[in-house]
Parts: sequence; C-alpha cells; structure tokens
Amino acid sequence: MTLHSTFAALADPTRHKILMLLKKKDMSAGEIGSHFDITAPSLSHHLGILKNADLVKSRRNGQEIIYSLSISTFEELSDTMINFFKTK
Amino acid sequence: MTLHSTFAALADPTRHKILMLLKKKDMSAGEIGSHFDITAPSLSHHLGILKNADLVKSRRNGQEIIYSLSISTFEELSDTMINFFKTK
DNA sequence: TATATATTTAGATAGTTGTCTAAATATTTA
DNA sequence: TAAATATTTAGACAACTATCTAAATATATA
Repeated sequence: MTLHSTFAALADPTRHKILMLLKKKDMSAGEIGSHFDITAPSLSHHLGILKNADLVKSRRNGQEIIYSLSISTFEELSDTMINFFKTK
Repeated sequence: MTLHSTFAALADPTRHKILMLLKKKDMSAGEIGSHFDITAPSLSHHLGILKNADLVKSRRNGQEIIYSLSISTFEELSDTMINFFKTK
C-alpha cells in the first residue's frame, strides 16, 4: 500500500465516520451500518477499502464480523506526517 | 475545509509528488511541471486542489506563480493524527 | 436439515475526477 | 503597442468510485 492510497481510504466522509465510530469501540458491520443511511453492500464496500488500506482489522464472531481499528497504521501515519518536513 | 477533503487532496500520486518537490524548495508552476509528464492545465488543476485544501500557497513573481508549502496545515494535520486516539 | 440472520460478492449505473485541447488572462520584452 | 512567455479557465471525455439491487456465502437456530 502506498501513502496516497492510505489517504484515499481516509478521503471519504462515510469512511471517516466509520473510523470515528470504531475509535469508541469495536463494532460488527451491522452495528456500524445502523449509524448510516446506506445499504449493507455499500457499507461492506467501504469496510473493504478500509481493511485493504490496513486501517481496520476484522474478525468473525459467530454470524457477525467484528471490525476494529488497526492502531499501528495510525501510529505510522502520525509519524509520516510529523517527519514530513524533517527530511529533504 | 473538512478533514476528509484535506485527505482527498493528498490522495493522488501527482499531488503527493508535488508536495515532495515543494519540501525541497519553493518552485514556479513551470518548474514543478518539468518533473511531470502532464500538460500545464492538468498540473494547474492539481495545484488548484492543493491550494484549495490550504496545503500550498502561491505568490506571483513577474510572469511566474511561485508555489510553496503551507506549513501550518501540515502541523495541524500531524496534530490531528496524533490526537486521533486521545479523544473518544 | 431447513430457515433465519449477518455479511459479502457480482453486476449495473450515476456522479466525480484527472486528463486533454483550445482559449483566455497576466506579465515582460522588443 | 505587438509579440512572447507563464499560467489559468472552459469544456469535453474516459476512467474511477459510491451507490444500488440481486444473488451468494457463512453461521446459528428451530
């Protein structure tokens, strides 16, 4: 994954809101969806993009898929932004 | 400007490369363009997006428009990423 | 095993975006 | 003031993306 594709994953209001929700607690796809006015397939599409960008992880729990933030990726992204000016 | 629109501005490889070039030194649109294989209008389009996102500033110098990074926006973005997990 | 629940995959479509050419604007120089 | 240089604006178009419906997959329960 390139840096700009990570930014692309962050560059959508729905995905941004998903990340904000997952900050509070891990949630199933269905629980995440209850906060939006889009269909399950649309939500799944966004979750797939976030997962592909390593911004979230998922695990199965019975019938549900539980999503959670991938902390390390955010830490790396913080570092990238901080170091942006340090290297010419 | 919203956070996700700032990310959208960062989410393109050409714009990412423009920012990397401007890290080294301020440059005119023409000098920036010499590093790419796209037409001047395409480049201008990207510069407009970066400017609109407050990621770069521009000033006129004779016939040239000189572009430079908008440091404060990057600092704010660093802070945003660092603080991402600190607030629920 | 059949049915219900949770989620994803597949395929279609409308809206967005990056690119181009042509034309316009701004500044400098002959 | 006319021509040259630097850049942007306008408009068209192809590629990409977010959305939808329909169907498929996986798990749990009657």
